[in-house]
Amino acid sequence: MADKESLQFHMNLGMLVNSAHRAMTKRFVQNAHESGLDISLDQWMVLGPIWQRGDASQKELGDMCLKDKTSITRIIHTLEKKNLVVRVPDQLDHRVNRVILTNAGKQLFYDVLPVMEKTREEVKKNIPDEDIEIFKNVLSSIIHNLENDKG
Amino acid sequence: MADKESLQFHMNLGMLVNSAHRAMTKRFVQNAHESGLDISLDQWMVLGPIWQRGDASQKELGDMCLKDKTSITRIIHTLEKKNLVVRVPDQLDHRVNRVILTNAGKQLFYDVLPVMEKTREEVKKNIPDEDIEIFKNVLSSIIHNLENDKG
DNA sequence: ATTTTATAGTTGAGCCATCAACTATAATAG
DNA sequence: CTATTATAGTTGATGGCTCAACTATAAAAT
Repeated sequence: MADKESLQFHMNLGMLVNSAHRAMTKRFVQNAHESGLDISLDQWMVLGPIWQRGDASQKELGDMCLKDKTSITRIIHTLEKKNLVVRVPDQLDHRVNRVILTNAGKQLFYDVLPVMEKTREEVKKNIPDEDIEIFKNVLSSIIHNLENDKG
Repeated sequence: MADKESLQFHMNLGMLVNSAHRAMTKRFVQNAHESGLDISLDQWMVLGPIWQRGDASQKELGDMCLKDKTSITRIIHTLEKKNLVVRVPDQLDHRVNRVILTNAGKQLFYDVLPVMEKTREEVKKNIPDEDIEIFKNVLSSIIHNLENDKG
């Protein structure tokens, strides 16, 4: 609509990406909250891989979620405070923590699944699949263009 | 390339958007740093509209940068600490601050312009213009889809 | 004119990202 | 075997976002 065009008119790429990302995050948290669930998007993103694998080291979680080890340390910390997760020192390699879900963590994971699905649908509403494909390709290209972090 | 495809394969939309945004932000700051300039992307985003208008209220800055008034308060605060900007109470409406650039602020603005331009080029490298257009349309649609914040 | 409501901005708390410095352990080189 | 180097994780500092609660002022309602 006119709204979207005027929006786009005075916004550069970065601002658009930023706004879209913030809107998506916000909507997820809102939807979770409406379902009586208290979890951030980042916390949820970490739960997934743990659930999938049964356990995961913090390093593995960082790789899968594309997060810094510092961020993982702190997210795991708050997940642990919420009793959703526990850290178990690895018996073979004493440097690593294996992170596993508590029962509450598993329950929350299952409860959040439909919230995630609902949010995805809201995000993609009325956007043709072909456009979504191009959209993802452009995102991948941008990431690829900026890949070598040291310039 | 195979890289991009495998990347895309195991990343959902949100993660892609998040990664792209972080990569863009990081590259901007790196490029600025390489030019001897110490500024964050958000600080820069606020400087632009002030420069454009000569001055701006914090409310106006928030609207133009799509930022919460809270964020603006704090960004202006750090810009003020860096002597790039000053707050001047509005004479007519005592609720508002007019924010204006110092000479250092203007200088920094001019110095950062080419850095921004370089970053934009790096981001868009090898991406067809038509795809960028679709990309922006999809972003606008997503923002539009999630617009009514209260669900 | 007084009360009510709306607006501009601030502050505190909680969460996350990035950078740099650090500890502890493992792997590798000599 | 010992010295070096690499890896996993932690901590502190700084910057930003969001929510909620708050102050001060302006505008509207009565």
